[in-house]
Amino acid sequence: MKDDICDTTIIDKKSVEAIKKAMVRHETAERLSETFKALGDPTRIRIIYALSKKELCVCDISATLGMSQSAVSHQLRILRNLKLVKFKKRGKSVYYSLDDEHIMSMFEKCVEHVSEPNKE
Amino acid sequence: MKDDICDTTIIDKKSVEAIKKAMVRHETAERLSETFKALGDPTRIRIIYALSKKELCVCDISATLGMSQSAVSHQLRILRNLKLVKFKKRGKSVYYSLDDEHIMSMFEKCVEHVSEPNKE
DNA sequence: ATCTTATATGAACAAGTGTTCATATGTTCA
DNA sequence: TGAACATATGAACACTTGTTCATATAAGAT
Repeated sequence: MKDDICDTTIIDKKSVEAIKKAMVRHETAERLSETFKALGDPTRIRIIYALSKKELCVCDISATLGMSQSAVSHQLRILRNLKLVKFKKRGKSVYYSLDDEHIMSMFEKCVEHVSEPNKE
Repeated sequence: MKDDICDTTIIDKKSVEAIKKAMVRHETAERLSETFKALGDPTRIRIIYALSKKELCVCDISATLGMSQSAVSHQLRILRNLKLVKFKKRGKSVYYSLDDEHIMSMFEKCVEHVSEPNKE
């Protein structure tokens, strides 16, 4: 009944044991959640969306979103750290683009999910 | 140069105007980011993963994760609100399962992304 | 009815987040 | 070299988030 730290009642012991064994590692869950978290902000969603249309420099992203260069730059760092966007320098400017095709796939799946007819 | 609230320099005016017009609505960005945010926590990732294996009641989720029933219940509410999980009552228990196939697609795309060989 | 079990929820608090402001870094051009 | 420009970053602050604890709700069992 209490073969772990937690003293919760277990109803389907067999399933619990099986799933516990197959469970995703804490470290992996952390890594995945960080990536989702990076997409979990409206400003960053709008940046991702803009970059899905075209590679853009920081000041043009700012102009597109109508936000300060500083705010955008801070957000770009987060996206950069999670490898959601990549960048290359060209003169004084830094051009950002989406890192790989998984990002847009996730984005599209999410759009499909929130567009489900039975969702309010 | 300043045809909006923001006084940022614009380098590629044509692209900025075009993308601004095509830009995702604030409301939509908010909705999408909320869904991603719901997946942006290791505990909720582990709940989603467990439920991808099998429909489970709350106490079995608690036991599987080794977390308190209260903590799990609070997290389930968030997943419920975003329609990421659905539930049905059976006796005293409430059984949770994934709401639709988009969730696992997003999950899998995310796994692919973080597993890219060029990511550290 | 009363007791136990399963789940949900409100309050509280530490920890984390996103923006602004000021400033630093780095590049181009005169 | 120095001025102007494009971007990055540190500090600060209001706001949000995830857990714990205590308790409420609700269903089955005695």
